[in-house]
Amino acid sequence: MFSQATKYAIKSVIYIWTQSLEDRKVSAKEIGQKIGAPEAFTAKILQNLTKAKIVGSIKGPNGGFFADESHANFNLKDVVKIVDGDQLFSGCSLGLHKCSEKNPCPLHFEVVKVRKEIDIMLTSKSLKHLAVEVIKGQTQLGNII
Amino acid sequence: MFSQATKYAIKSVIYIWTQSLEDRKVSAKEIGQKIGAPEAFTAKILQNLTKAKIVGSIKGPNGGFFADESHANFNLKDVVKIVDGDQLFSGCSLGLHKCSEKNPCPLHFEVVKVRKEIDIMLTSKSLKHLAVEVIKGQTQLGNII
DNA sequence: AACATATTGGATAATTTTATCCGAAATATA
DNA sequence: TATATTTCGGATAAAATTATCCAATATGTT
Repeated sequence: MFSQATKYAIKSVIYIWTQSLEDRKVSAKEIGQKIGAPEAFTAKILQNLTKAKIVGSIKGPNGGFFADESHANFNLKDVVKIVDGDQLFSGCSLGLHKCSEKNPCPLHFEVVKVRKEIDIMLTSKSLKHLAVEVIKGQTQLGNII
Repeated sequence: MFSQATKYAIKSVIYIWTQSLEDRKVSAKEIGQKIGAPEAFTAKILQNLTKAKIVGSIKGPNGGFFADESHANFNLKDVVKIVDGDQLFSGCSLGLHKCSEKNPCPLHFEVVKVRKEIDIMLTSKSLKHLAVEVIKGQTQLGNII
């Protein structure tokens, strides 16, 4: 369902939020270690998330990645879109160029329902809320925290 | 959601069924052309589907791929599993090894709902039924038929 | 028997995704 | 100012996916 890069991105962003809620900035290195992802690859993904302003970053000592109220309007769907584009959310799931309500592919109407659930999954909770659940120990990102 | 190979596989199988319902066997070449997929790559995918007995094949002149009542118990979920494995249906969507009801990842419970819809999408109609819809012009596989 | 058609299987190539490396830029601290 | 830390950006490498090619096998037809 998600590319490897997107999996890392989702875990990274939630981890960044958990730490930002405790007023800590985190390095790409730390993030990679905590979520079990290769550090350099994680850094590349974080570059894109930063460029898209989904998280913030500061260079230098005591720098790192963080999230605050200025990033509170983004959700996991935005993260997925930044990393993987929006094939998951739009376009024909079988790759037909001319697929529409009037000229549907065999999966067209069923895919609508699947996508509705995917949307709910990725938009119903804020990134901050997801981080709070991790902090509370209700969910986990690895073998972390 | 689906790999390119799976997209081709789904379209191939449904196309084979449409032709088998008219008592025609079809070559890998014809399938590739009709569904807009590279012929050699399609042939490779068809090899796997044949090995899994999702469709039948006969070599030589007037040979080709076909489906009959002996293949009627398979559905699109089987096709997806043969080509892509079952990552879409099981395992943690974020790749966590220790993800469970008791120790869930942030998406665990939402993913259950998404997968329920994916299951419905891929199992509720038989391959034959999907082919009939194409034959009736209610759905399409390309710019075909 | 010879020939043409079609799948099968293996090897190879191209492309995309995943991953690594390194130097440059920014910045806090001593 | 010098140094250490950290992101940024580009180049490169490795692995997986997608795609192509060709020879071998099977089989129907002439």
